Amino acid sequence: MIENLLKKLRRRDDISAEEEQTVRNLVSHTVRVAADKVVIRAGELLKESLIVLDGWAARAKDLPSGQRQFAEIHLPGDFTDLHSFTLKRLDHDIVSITPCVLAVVPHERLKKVTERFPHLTRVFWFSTNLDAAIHREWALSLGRRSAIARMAHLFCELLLRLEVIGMTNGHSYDFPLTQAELGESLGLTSVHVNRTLQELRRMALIEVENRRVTILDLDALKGVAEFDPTYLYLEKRTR
Amino acid sequence: MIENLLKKLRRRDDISAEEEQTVRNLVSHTVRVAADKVVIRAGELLKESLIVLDGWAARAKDLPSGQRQFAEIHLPGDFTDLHSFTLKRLDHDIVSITPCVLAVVPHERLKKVTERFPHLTRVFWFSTNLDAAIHREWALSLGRRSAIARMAHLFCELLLRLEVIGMTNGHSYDFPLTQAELGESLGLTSVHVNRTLQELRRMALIEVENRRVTILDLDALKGVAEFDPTYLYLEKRTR
DNA sequence: CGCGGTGTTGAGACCTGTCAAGACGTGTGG
DNA sequence: CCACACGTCTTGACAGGTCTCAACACCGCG
Repeated sequence: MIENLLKKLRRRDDISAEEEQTVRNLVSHTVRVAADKVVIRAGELLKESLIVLDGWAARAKDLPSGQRQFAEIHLPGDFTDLHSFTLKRLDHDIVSITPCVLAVVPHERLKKVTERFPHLTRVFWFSTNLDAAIHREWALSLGRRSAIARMAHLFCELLLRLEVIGMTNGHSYDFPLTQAELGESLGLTSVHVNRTLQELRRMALIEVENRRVTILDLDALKGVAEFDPTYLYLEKRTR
Repeated sequence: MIENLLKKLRRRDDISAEEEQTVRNLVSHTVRVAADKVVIRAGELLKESLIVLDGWAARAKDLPSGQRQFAEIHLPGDFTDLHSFTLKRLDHDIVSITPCVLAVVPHERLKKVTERFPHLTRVFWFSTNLDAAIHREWALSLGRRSAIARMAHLFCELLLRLEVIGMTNGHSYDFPLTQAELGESLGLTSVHVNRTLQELRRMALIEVENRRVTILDLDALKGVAEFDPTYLYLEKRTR
């Protein structure tokens, strides 16, 4: 299951056999959580980071007034909170969207990586910088894209990220979010998500049924989204 | 002027004398740029990172349609693109808001830091994670806060960040952004920025004149913004 | 069989954008 | 020293995208 993390890293850089073993040895144990749980609460002092082995999760920020905004959706192979290694506590919750299997990585072991494996350190550092790039792209969406463009953009992003870990079938993939959760990702109400989704269907760009998305016209969807994949840093390069 | 970077780092962790010297030796030279210039263009292959020694800059993302969104505002002491060390190219422009003096840090020297100074590496890693936390908070603003709350939030954020480097005078600070640039930060048009600014003035929360902001009622401003400073990670903690 | 979560639809309100025009102010060249 | 030009700020009228509130349909599951 940690394979997905390795796929993600190897897509961007070379990982030696020794580094791979180091990555595997990071995990102290795994845990399971049900869907719709707060896995990590904002503000808690943390001594370990988590890797999604199976399931979908998200970084969720709450306003006292009750509004909630996702900052990133996590797929298998993602660290949900590698950044907690240096931050020590999070400014957001980690929530499970589906039931999840998570690998637990003690910060003590990450510290050893920074002391002994400079290249692997840079690879992990890159990984948190990739999260930040996704945050920026979402900020651009939230600030400047229309509802329909935002939604189209998210479907494009997820297609590419799921392709990296082999979880797509052509232009189709499982999509477990409710419309309310989609709204929390896109800064929209669930009512407007519903209408926007219908609009994308009416335009024959996507199909959604049974918690599965099929992109019918990827080029057109990218056009609506003004999608440019460079923020996902999908090319391999020595870090 | 690199002092501001050290202030920022020391606010969050202890920096030894040796590390301080290492930080100082990172800088190969300095450059000056005029206001309103693209300092780094998205997509360029980069071999060095920049530190703002003097002036204000921003991370700006553009849409093909011409819309622009800032993802973060950079103050003296900020790395504008420490993340380019691992990303190698940026998904956004770095633009100068005012005339700037910038310190150039070759990536080769940062690589040596990762090989020889694990704690300083973690401090720098933290710094990029702090940028990501700011991106997340901005995403929350853009997704869920009203125009007036967003604006109030930005003024609160800048007050705290400027306090770290000693660039405030009470609750007052120089604020060089035009209303159009403020709109690019907040995901608003300049017209609506103008009206929102008037509303904050009418509520007697802030005063703006001569490119200087004075916060008249910080508690009320924080209330409007639903401001919670924990995302700025202002407490000192060993990383 | 009923229930809670999810999805759908409608009507109306409101926040923010668009377009357009003019005021202000500051630096520059004649 | 004046005139002008340009960027910036301000204002008004109107459009439109998204939200709110409410009701109802659907459906899987206990």
